[in-house]
Amino acid sequence: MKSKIDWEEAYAACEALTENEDSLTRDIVTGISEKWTLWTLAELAAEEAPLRFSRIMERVEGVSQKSLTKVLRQLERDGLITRKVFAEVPPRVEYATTDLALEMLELVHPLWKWAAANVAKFQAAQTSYDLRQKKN
Amino acid sequence: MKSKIDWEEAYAACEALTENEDSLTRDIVTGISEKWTLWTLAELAAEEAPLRFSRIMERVEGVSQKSLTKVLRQLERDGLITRKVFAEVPPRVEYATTDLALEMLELVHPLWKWAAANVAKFQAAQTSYDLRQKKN
DNA sequence: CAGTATCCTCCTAGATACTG
DNA sequence: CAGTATCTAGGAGGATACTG
Repeated sequence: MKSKIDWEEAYAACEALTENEDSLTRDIVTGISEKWTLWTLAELAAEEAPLRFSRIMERVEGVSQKSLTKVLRQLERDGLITRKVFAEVPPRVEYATTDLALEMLELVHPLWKWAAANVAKFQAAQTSYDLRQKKN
Repeated sequence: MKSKIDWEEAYAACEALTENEDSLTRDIVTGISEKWTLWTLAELAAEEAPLRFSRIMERVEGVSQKSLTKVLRQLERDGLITRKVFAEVPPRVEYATTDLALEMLELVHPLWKWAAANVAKFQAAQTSYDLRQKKN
């Protein structure tokens, strides 16, 4: 099998970025793998309506307040979600995805589906690898 | 803008996985963001031929021996690269991408291109966010 | 309700030195 | 050449307690 990607073009595109832009690009891509980021985004996108902090915490099972706060701040700073504070008592804060986030999710989704569809291959590869290591 | 993703189907697909499979799926997806993983894979895929350890180290600028070794071991275990040892002195070890890795790269590539294309938006979002924080 | 603040532990990853 | 071994600093992220 041959790579269908035009690597020359891809590398040229990378070279065209300033160091700062390159670093930011990397941060955006690698941001999807911070532990709760994708899950949080997915819940907001699936809802198709703003969600309050506590509703998100319920849906993203296992996340701590501290981690969720951090994730939401980062997503807000990256322009992937909006945060709206209502001047009420008790306070109400609503989060919602931006169009930028929906674009990104549409690109991440195929990757996730592919990984899930091929999970048996990964398990087989790992089992085979672990066996080879044991022998030696 | 409305999400084009069928979230019901997506969540159902997740539910269908065992806990182990789900965790492995996550590991594969998040693996792309470990610091040197994608770069290493890209160099091997772009070469379209096996590369020796030292050639990879030259191309992946800045990676340490230890980190590269770890990345290569993980990729090998996940079935994304092959490792071939030649019984020679001095030793020769050649690494190459598998078809599974090329499939994955074809899904990761659009995401990377999108991030690079939208880097200006992310910079603008961050600048705007940082300004808002300063005011308060 | 929606967070901060503090403490703590594990993991990542670099630097350096050594080896079959 | 292609690693392994050891030490270390820094960050991620959980638990818990407190607050406007």
